Amino acid sequence: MALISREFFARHSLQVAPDLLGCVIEHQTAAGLVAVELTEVEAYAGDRDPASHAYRGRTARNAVMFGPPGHAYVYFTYGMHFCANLVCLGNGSASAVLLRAGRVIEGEELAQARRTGRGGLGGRGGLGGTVSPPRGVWGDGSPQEQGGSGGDRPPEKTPRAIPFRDLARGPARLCQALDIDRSLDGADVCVGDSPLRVRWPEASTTPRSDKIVTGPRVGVSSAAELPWRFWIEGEPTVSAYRRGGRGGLGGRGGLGGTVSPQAQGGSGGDRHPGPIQLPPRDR
DNA sequence: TTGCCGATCTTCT
DNA sequence: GAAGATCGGCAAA
Repeated sequence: MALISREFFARHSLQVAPDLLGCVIEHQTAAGLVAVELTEVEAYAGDRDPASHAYRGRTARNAVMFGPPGHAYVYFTYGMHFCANLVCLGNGSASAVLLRAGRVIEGEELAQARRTGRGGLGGRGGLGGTVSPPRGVWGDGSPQEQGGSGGDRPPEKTPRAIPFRDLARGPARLCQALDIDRSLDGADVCVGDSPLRVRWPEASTTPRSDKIVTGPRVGVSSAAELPWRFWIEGEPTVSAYRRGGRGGLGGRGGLGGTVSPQAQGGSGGDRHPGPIQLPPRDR
């Protein structure tokens, strides 16, 4: 197992992002190991990128992004999901790569159990018919635990098996399959004794850059035109494209409507990106 | 298959 | 008080 070096991450996220495709992120827990080959990532350019959490400066939440490269920045979003980034460049640049999707290559059963709420290891409870919240969301005093019959979960339906391609298809699903939460915020992914680490694929030490395509980032309303999302062409595990912003796209969140990644117009579907161009700094 | 919508809570203005 | 780097269920086409 060849871990990726910190030098690899000590570059701009736009350089790291396509190189990460095909690499493997793995999380070792008491329950076992789950490994995911990355098939889709997004680059965020720190305080120069309006879509980045770091754009408005350092906060307690995003502090890890301003730290050294090769560490995980894990955040909690939409009240129920975790998303994971890998910090790049360092020197306070807050450059990072969001892990959007991957293919489970090891620990498929464990990933399946986590995704269907059958983690059974102190993990997430199932919530019949709706989203399984991450660990801790219902930990204490949440409405779900207060109401009804003394803190019982709602009755569970028999969980349906998650299709293989959907196990880690999407940033929150990927985190759920890998059991990544805020406890891993700041974890060093470049050292072997870390529970969370990133390694080169077994077969080859070079990513499949010839199959990499780019397109606009998902769900962002700022700088949405930048083709800073990278995915492996033809990969079924790549998450569906959702436009960012709220205007005119239905309900809250404004993210209704999915389009297959390859079906995007505009700058989507381009081959490997051209020169790195950061948006002008206008603050 | 596509699109709408609600769930849920942290973060920031 | 509003917004958000999301997701899954459901209805309509």
